[in-house]
Amino acid sequence: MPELPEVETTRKGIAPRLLGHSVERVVVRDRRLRWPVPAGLETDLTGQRITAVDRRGKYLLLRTGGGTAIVHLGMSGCLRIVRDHVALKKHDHFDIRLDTGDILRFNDPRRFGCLLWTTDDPASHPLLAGLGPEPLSAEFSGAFMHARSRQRRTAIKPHLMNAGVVVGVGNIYANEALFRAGIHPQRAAGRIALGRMECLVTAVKAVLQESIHAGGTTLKDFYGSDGRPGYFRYDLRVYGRGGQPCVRCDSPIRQSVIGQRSTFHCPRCQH
DNA sequence: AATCGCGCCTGACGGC
DNA sequence: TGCCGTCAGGCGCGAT
Repeated sequence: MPELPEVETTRKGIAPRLLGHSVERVVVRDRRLRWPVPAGLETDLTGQRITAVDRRGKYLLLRTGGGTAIVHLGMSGCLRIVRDHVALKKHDHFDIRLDTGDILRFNDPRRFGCLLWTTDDPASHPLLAGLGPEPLSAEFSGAFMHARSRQRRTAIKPHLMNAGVVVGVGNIYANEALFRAGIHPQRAAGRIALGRMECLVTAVKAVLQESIHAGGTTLKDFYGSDGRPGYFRYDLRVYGRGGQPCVRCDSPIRQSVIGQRSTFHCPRCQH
């Protein structure tokens, strides 16, 4: 599933094949994504030259002279560069074909992803306007998180996963970062001191950084002839380890549900 | 204003 | 074997 590191890996993988090239044809086979693919998108995008491939949170932005395509991979989405001869698979919902013959092909079984078009500055698009800072930017600091958490009684875990606070921290990373920081996922966000918040921010950055590094193996698949999806692997310390011994203290990892999301923590290491 | 919970959707998996 | 229920999860949105 695409977490921020995989979206970033996707961006890095597709950017060199798209940059500076023009869209020759757009084929949408199923418009029923998270939001319907706009009716005029094919017309809007065709003929445009791609000037930048950016990422904002988990959104990918294909910028052109005439507007920007906004792509989200949802939970099960995947973008790959293919050529003509590559047979269509189930759930291949759209193709963006370039004048080089490369085809950017989107596959998404659950259709939680999206493909939208805007002629305005995408930063002011309703989906992007309210987003918090990038987790790997300097703006995302302990002081920032501390300030953003005062008076908040929400549990720190959903707070950390709130894209309005900081983007790109999904369920897996929230669990892992909280474990590394020794913070109980249920702790009220407003009751975490600055020092511990700094520790948490450091942990978030470390986990994401390590994941992006590991995601480099995923990059290979964009150029692989077999087109294998390639699964993102990461050394998870608590996620999915309910009942198993804590890597630090051997206590059984506890599994619970916070904000409708499965949560894992060590009752002895996290407070 | 903050917070909660729903719903979108398919595939994997377990139980019978 | 096959059917069915359950779970997973990003994230906007409506309700409280």
